[in-house]
Amino acid sequence: MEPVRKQTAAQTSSGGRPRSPRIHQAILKAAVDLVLESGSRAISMDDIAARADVGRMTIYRRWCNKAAIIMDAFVARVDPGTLFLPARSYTESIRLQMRSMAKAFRGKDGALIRALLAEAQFDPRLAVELRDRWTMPRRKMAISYFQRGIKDGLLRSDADPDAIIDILYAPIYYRLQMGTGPLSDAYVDEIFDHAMKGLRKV
Amino acid sequence: MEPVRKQTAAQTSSGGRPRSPRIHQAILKAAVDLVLESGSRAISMDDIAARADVGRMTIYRRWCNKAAIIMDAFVARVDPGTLFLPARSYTESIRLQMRSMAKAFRGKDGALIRALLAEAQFDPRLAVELRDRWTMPRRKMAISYFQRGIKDGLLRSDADPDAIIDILYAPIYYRLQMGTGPLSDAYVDEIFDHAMKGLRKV
DNA sequence: ATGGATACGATACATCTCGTATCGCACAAG
DNA sequence: CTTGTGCGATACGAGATGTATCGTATCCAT
Repeated sequence: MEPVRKQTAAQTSSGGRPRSPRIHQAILKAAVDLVLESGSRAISMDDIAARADVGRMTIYRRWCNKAAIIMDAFVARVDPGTLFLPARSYTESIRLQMRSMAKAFRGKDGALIRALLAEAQFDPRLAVELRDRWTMPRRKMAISYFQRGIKDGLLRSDADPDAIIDILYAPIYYRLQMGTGPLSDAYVDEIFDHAMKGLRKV
Repeated sequence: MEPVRKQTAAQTSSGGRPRSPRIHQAILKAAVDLVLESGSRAISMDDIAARADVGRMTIYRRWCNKAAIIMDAFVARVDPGTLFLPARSYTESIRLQMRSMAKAFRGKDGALIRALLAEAQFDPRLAVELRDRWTMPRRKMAISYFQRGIKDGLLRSDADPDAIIDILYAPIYYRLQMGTGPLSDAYVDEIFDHAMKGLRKV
């Protein structure tokens, strides 16, 4: 299986003209702008090349398809910093993290992740990339955070961190894709509160 | 905005040769078979026409694109019967319904709904169709079921039926698309139990 | 039965997109 | 200055899309 992102030949071997980082950024910016304007399906490699004022071959030298460009652009946007910031309490920190993700999904990141998720359903290589570069890093951080909460007696001891993640975060993805309602803070709070308290009447 | 499914001209006006229902079914079957074999992106209208042993124009006369065919085929597959079957208890009936959906998603329906969900991210008309013909009918049934549970004091009175749906069912869609693990009955039970009991230690 | 209207299969066609190849020039390292 | 690669431009073939058209088939109304 060939890689989605192509090797920088000039960096691996010795001589030759190096690839321009300026062009790299121009392509990523052009791709993001066009996706937000017209949607990822409506645009072609030609469109991106024209907007970036770059030859089409220059793009194909670096990425194998549209989705790979969007993936790189998306990952470059996300803050690689801490996932859970300190708050009033352990659980409040979770709520704030959920709100922060919902806020990102309401903006440009939402349009990009929607395109990537959809495209990943058709392209197994992209699906792997999305898992490795977006989904799993965040799940790993969340798992360790939830494990601490279980250990400290703040979350139920019989809860599986993976299930906790899915219950809390899957609704955000669901609403992003289905559009059954706004991805508001009020919605996030509703999901968070009900998931914490439980749905069954005690 | 033009319709995704095209009007049966022979049925609206008077005379003329009627469209063959046999051909209709042949096209739907060919589309489903090919999607399951190769994936919806890999196949073309030509492929479907060839498999159904039908002229390409005959397909375009009825549907405007691939996704519209898959949509009709998918909706024709789903049982329009009752959503929640009686079980040992009110809440057990919810669990069984979740399991039944997960089972469907493990099979052919899973591949079809994945393709439709992905395609709907690019085609607003298809997104509306998917909402109207799949998502909303089931949400409406679930809402009325959950409202009864709230009224009967089996579910928390402060819970919003929409939020309940998302907490219980979004994880199933999430795992279907992300592939973070198997869509097993054990997983469904885990989501169901934790969502019912709540995540916070009491 | 007969004529009108439409479905159907087949074919052709223009258009678009993709991915590759190639040419000439630009640019950095040795 | 030579070598090796990046870069823009152009051409090319393959494949898909959506439309158009032709001759035949089939149903309905008269």
